[in-house]
Amino acid sequence: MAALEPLLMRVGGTRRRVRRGEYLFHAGAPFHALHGIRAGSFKSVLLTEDGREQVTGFHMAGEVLGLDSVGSEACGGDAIALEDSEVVEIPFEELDALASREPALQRELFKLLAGEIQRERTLMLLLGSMRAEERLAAFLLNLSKRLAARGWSATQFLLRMTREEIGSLLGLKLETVSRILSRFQAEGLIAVRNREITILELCALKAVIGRVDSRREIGA
Amino acid sequence: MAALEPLLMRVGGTRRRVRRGEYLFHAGAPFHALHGIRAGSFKSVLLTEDGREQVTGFHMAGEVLGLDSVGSEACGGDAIALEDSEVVEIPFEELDALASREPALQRELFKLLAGEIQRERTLMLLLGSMRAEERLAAFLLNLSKRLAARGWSATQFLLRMTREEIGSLLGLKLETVSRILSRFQAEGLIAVRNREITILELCALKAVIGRVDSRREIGA
DNA sequence: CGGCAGATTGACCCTCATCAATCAAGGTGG
DNA sequence: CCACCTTGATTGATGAGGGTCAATCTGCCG
Repeated sequence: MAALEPLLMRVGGTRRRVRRGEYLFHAGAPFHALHGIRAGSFKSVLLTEDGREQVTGFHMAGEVLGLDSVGSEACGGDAIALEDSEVVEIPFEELDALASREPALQRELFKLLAGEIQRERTLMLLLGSMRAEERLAAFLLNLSKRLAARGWSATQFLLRMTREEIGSLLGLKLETVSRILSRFQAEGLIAVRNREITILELCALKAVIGRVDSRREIGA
Repeated sequence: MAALEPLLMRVGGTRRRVRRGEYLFHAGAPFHALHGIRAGSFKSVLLTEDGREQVTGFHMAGEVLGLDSVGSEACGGDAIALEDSEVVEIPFEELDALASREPALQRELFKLLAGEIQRERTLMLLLGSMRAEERLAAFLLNLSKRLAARGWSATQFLLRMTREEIGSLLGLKLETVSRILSRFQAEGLIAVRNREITILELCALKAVIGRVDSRREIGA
């Protein structure tokens, strides 16, 4: 989520290329740097002792990865490239030291962390209180907004992740994701062709969040 | 979650009493302080523009409230006392300034924030991938662990919140919470009497997390 | 061309939400 | 002190939403 702010760039050092499917870092690896995404996209994955695995977020160019590990010794989860990507490593030691001398940077770091908390909180709310349809709508709208904020089209874009990964993030099975995308298409809200999404009725899509049931309403 | 660390106490100033049902702070109110809980307990509540409401956490003596608002202008949610309680206000302005001069404090603040992210992440995993039974088990075990960490009994305690509030946190309806507590009792895992919980079979309760189905297994 | 990962769609069934009745506990006022 | 009311909890009946299993389809890459 968090944007790659100018202040952070001051510290930003070495670049690194990561190819589709490769790990940027592993859970448990020593934490030593934040990563600003210059190009491409990633997923964050968490896995529990009992073998459960869950996607905790998707991240695109302009966002910062690794915030959840600040203050820890080790990385809290895996980060995996969804396509060929490039990042800048921002050594946390440096950043930490610089932040001590530079209140503005310190405040910015707090803001980034708070943003991360905010992001997870939104997801909690989604997982705790929304139905499948609403989750998908919220997901698409969120993607749309973030892409637009980086200068891309808000209404037409490519999903960099599989239906299964989307499902994992949203607490749904891949079949459910697929079905609901089809339903949205049948309702004329979006057009789906493989991973290409076109939002046709933005307002109607927003209205999905909160509606009780799509089919037995007044209509038809 | 986060413990009330010694360093924070240096800054801690004025005390404040909050009675059961009263707000410690409101969503949207200007954020100016963290709150260390000295006695009692609270719930954090979030409500969305479309009127949804969700409990995002329960907090007990020794934990810090308001971390999610660090770096923001305004409080991100409501905090409401579950019983008569007492807190110490830790003015964030002071804390922030002091952190600049004191690397150890800065690092501690980062740790607290990271802990908050960790806490929410655990909840995300729970909401995204666990069934109702597992959620309840995880909830009880989490409470047990936190109480034990503060010197209370790990096996016998009082729930300070209603079934509905538990359900809200776990993404379940209050009836489901009630039913599953009854089921746990019938299975001999716990004893329930109103809000008093006694954990009878800790290992078995842990084993609930991960088991596929309780009733149509081999047995009977 | 074949093989494979990912996506779609259908049929069935389980978990949990919903609606509703009953019960227990606690507080209040007479 | 007891009757009354309110709030919270328990339990049952029923059904919908979404999970599971499985077949088929599509696009892509070797």
